[in-house]
Amino acid sequence: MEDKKLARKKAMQAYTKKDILKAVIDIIATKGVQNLTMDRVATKAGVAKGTLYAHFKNKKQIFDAAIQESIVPLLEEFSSIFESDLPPDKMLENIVRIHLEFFNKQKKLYRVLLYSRDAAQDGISRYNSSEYKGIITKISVIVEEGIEQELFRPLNTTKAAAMFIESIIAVAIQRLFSNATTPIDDDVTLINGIMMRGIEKS
Amino acid sequence: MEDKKLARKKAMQAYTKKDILKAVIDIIATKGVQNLTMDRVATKAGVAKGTLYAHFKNKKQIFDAAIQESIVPLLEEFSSIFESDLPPDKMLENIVRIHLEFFNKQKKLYRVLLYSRDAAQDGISRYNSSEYKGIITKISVIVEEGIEQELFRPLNTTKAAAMFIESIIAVAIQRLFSNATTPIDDDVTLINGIMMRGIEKS
Amino acid sequence: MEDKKLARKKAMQAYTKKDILKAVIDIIATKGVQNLTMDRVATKAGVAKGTLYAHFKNKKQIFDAAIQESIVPLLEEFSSIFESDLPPDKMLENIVRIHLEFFNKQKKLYRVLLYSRDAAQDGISRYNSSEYKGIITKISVIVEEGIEQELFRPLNTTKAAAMFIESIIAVAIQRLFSNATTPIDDDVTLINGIMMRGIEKS
Amino acid sequence: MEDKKLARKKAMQAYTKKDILKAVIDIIATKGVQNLTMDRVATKAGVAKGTLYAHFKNKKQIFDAAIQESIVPLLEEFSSIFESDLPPDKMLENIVRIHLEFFNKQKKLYRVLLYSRDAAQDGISRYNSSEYKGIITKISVIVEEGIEQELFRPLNTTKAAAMFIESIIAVAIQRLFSNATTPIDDDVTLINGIMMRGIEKS
DNA sequence: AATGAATGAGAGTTCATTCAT
DNA sequence: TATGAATGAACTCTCATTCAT
Repeated sequence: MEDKKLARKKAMQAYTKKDILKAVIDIIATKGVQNLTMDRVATKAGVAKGTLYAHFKNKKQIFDAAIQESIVPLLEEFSSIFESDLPPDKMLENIVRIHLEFFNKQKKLYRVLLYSRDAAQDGISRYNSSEYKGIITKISVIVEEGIEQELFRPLNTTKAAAMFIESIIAVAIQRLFSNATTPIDDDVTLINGIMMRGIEKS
Repeated sequence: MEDKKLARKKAMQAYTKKDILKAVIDIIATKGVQNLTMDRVATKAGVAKGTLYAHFKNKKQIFDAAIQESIVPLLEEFSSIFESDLPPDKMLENIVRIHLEFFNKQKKLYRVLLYSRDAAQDGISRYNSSEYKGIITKISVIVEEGIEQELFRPLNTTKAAAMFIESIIAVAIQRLFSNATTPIDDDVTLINGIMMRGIEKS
Repeated sequence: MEDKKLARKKAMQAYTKKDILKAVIDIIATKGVQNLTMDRVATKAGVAKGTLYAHFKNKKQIFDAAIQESIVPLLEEFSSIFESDLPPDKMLENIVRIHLEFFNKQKKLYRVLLYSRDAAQDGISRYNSSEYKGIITKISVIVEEGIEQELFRPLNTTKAAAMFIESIIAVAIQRLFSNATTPIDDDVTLINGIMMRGIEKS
Repeated sequence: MEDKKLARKKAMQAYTKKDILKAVIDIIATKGVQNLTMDRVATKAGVAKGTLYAHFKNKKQIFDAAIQESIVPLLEEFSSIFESDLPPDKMLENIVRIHLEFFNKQKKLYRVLLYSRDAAQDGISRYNSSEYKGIITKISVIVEEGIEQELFRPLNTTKAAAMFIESIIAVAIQRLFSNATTPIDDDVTLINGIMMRGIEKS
């Protein structure tokens, strides 16, 4: 009996928390980071402003949690690629694809997510976010493997990995600006065409 | 006599203006764009807050002027390359170099300059800054010429140009994080090594 | 139980709101419209500056609400006269009386109310206030009826109505300056004596 | 020689002073009292801001002087009527006429002049301006004479004078709102028609 | 856990006034 | 007298955070 109550309570709480995070994402996507206010979050989430502080310590934590939440799917797909048995070049190709697809879906959120440029909320920035660094590291591992397997030529793997990620974002943003009717595969081919030739052992 | 007076006055005024802009740059570099307040600028510049408004219409204009000011040298070098008679591939190589050198000098400002990430102040962002677009366009013209001269293979020039620029920034930031003792030339070689092979006609 | 709580809460809020409006009226009466600042209002009302904005959107709204609040009684009395069955001349007589009584009570506020002179805050002024125009219109309707009933001679009803209202205010202000020990009825007689003869059919 | 120089200096000075006052009037008429700033005055007058303080102690003095300046013509005409040999009723009729004519010419300035409503600049208001009181007094003297000559019936002359003046302003403002194509004489007739019958001995 | 009124520091901006030249 | 850059107090408004209920 008590357990049931507690469980329901927890479920309720989880609900509210999700509502809040959803509201955050929604506001960022609609109005931009600079218009993310606690007032708006509370209203959109359908709770009182004070309630936000019952669930999160402060604005930064809400923000971080929301970002985290919306990045999880990408991170998971990313992990599954990384843990697969694909050869390095195929891994990279897939990474390009899931990124472009992700950006395509999350269009309006691109500013704010892990890879967001412009998300300058209290010094939050992708360059010192652990996710960013983590992904760079993972990609550099893939590149390293490629080098070991003599698929790629030797080069600074971290920097190459950074170039790789940023190239993807570059194209994603250009897609955004050109209103992106190009099939994703075309751009996957473009990026891979350049980056693969660029790093492959000739 | 009159001229001398006038000249001195103008110099004085220019001094204050420069002081203000210097203060802006300094604050952005030290504390980040989000902590750029008129109060701080005034204090740092050693003038009263009201004085800021004697020289600039509002915060945005101060910000823009400061950015402009520190970008001009890069833009100028960029133009001289663009207007030279170099073949496209050499042009691109030089563009990589001046960018890396620029970032090397302006280290702390990388966030804020033309290519600044994180400058999400009032929608200011490099993606819709005319400078950013202008440079992307110019590089895409270079790429196009390269294609015509059959140095490069045919591809979407705008997206390639964006990849090019972002790759440079990617490396610049990695240099920053790794405290950049690598000679610039090594990184020029790295970037060109990848991008040139990536786009050149095989 | 719940209702009680809610009721108390509402009462509390209404209290603060009233406090604010009272402070506004007080300041206007004491220091004049031009010295009505949010700081002063907050201090006088005994709340924080931010609280003002929790109850009103901006300064204009606070001002309007305060004016409205103190005008309502007059407007209501006015309406009851207008909707009565009195003949036009008696209506006008009563209008004179309630105005003078109103000014007598609100002495210090005369500057700011519906008929306030000097309320030149953000273009607020009685001449384009809808209340002023509304009352002029209603009085002109009364005059028109008087003309139809051949009590008054034909004349421009709007201008006559304006003269009527302003004459009342003129006397009210003279009462104010002379420290008004004259019985109100004397001044009602004075105004009516002039205006009625002035417009009546001879 | 010296005298000549001095004379020219004084003339110059008077020039600047006039320029400043003209600028003030111009700004008030164009932009309204609340937009009268020292900056604007200086710019419009073609002098430096500091110069304003060489000629006037502060803003209030500039304002007062400007008002004074533009009222002088009215005041003079008024005086010439008052000192004429006309019978009281004719005097009043003429006063109505010159007022309406004055308002007609100065349309946009009506807010700010002696009789201005809405001129709430630092407590400046017609009700305690000496001009306003002076005119009320003079008119009340005329009325008193009329009473003595048994043209008018006995009544409170000050209040009657105030009603008289305010009635004129009421009509002037209605003219303004209705875009005043009515001939002035019609409104002179209207006002006199009412006020004269109102006060005359029947 | 939930409320929401209240807080108060701090934002950008304006403008009458001063003062060294 | 004339200048105009500099001042700084005062303005309206925002918003993350607190706290009694």
